Amino acid sequence: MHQIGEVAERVDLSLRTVRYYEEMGLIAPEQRTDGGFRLFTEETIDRLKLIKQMKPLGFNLAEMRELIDAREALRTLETDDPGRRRAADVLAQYAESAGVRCQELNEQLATAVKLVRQLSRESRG
Amino acid sequence: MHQIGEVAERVDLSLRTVRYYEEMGLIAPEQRTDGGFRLFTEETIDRLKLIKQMKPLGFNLAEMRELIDAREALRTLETDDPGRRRAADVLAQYAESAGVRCQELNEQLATAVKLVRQLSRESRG
DNA sequence: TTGCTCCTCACGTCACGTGAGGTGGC
DNA sequence: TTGCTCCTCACGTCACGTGAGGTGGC
Repeated sequence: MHQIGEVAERVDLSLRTVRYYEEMGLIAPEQRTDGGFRLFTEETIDRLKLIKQMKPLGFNLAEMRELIDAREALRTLETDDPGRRRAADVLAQYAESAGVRCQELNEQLATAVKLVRQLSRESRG
Repeated sequence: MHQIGEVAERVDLSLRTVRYYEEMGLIAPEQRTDGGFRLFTEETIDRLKLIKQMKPLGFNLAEMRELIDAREALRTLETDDPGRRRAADVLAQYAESAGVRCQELNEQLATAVKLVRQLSRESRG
């Protein structure tokens, strides 16, 4: 069980961001100390890493939550649970959408690289 | 001379965004009609394209303005103007900083691509 | 007991989105 | 004259940043 400071440092996010993600329902502390300190499990770290890695793709936090929930459902629900099917569909949709965004971002990056080279040339006269 | 709607459509930005960039000093209409309609030159289009292409690199609008101003100064000031030297330095700084951000974004994108493939696999069981 | 870590408000910020109500131009 | 385009407020939103004032835990 990890306090918020340790969690934030390990995933390189601010305390505020971790609390905000909790407020938005993306993560939740497993429990609290008597004094009210949040205690997170290793799974929270995994979630936060996922969120951080997906961030450049431009999903909002509600979408992130849906994605994470679907993944979680797929991992925890029994094979015969009908919810698994829906979770798999949702996850597949997000994977596809994310793939498209990867391509778009890749193109934008290529454009930016060219532009930056141009600016560099201009600065040298 | 182009009205805001034409400008916005050509660079694929909202009217609000174009007006906001004007408010922040990134662009300015060459003149207004008697009725108050903004009239922009082709140069505004160039600036907006530059801003849009740099956006994925995460500079804020104040930085964008400084970059654009430096580029403009380099283009318009005479060779013997001492301001040219400073403008060239500023532009070089931004070009370098932008280059670093391109690399970082490239790495983040590679990580995201792997993650998306993983999610896609998970969704197919 | 002393720091360092954490807590909850709650207001601020950045880059816009979104009407509300009104006027301009082919 | 009729649409379509534009105008200026001005409040709303998203994802946090940043104190203010107070308490917890080794």
